[in-house]
Amino acid sequence: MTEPAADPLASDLLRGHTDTIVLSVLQRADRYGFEIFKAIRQATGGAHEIKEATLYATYRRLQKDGLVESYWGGETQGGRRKYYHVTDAGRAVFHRNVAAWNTTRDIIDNILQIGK
Amino acid sequence: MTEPAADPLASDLLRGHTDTIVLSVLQRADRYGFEIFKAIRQATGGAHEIKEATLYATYRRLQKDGLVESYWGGETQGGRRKYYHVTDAGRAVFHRNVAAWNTTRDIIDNILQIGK
DNA sequence: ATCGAGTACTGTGCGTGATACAGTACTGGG
DNA sequence: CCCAGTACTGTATCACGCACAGTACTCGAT
Repeated sequence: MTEPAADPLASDLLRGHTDTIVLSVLQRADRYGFEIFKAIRQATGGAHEIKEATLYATYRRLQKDGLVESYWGGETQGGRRKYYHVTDAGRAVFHRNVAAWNTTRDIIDNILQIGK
Repeated sequence: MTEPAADPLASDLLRGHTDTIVLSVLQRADRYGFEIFKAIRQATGGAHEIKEATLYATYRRLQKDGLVESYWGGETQGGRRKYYHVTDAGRAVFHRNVAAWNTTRDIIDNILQIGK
């Protein structure tokens, strides 16, 4: 790539949303770690990546909290792939987090309008 | 109030937005610290507070970075009041942060839609 | 054949921001 | 007279995201 392109998505703005984002990606189907990484990178139009280190730490945390389960899957190329599957608890947390996000978004939108 | 009411606005969701929120509140007029605190608490409908300690730390950071200036004002009741005033640099950062927020919000909204 | 780039995962250590907790000082109402 | 509210300050802690580093495999180009 030619440019890092003045990343508008600062790390701290992502903070706290990473779990929800990962759970969201896993909602439709099981996916392996690197796939989730690529899916998120693509969803931002390549404008931003959540760093691998961040994501793999997130997977560990989600698993520790029982929100996802993992299993080794058939590797076609490259390294072995560890797949993640959302548990019922994970689904519940996801829905709660989405609700929290909606609330937060509206509140911030509302406050920022004051300064206009 | 009777209830802490299962705070849906977790600290980490606010993370990184505090500076912008404070700058926003200061956009219209100079305000003193505790006033900003109350303004934010009210803007969230009392559902959430950004903690005093967090805000005062934010004021210090903003001042250190030259985004706000402070001066002691006439105290009518309670303790002395330190007023904050946005600098031109602060205004510039505020506008950039609002733009960043809009981008971030849309990206997160977009990703979370995947899991629907 | 071998070298680098891409795929795929793991681990350590650091910086930053939000908070808990604690403390100072003044004022007005019960 | 004391407590609650107003108003500000400081210290220590914790979690998250990231930089950086490393392992291991595969495929295409040289």
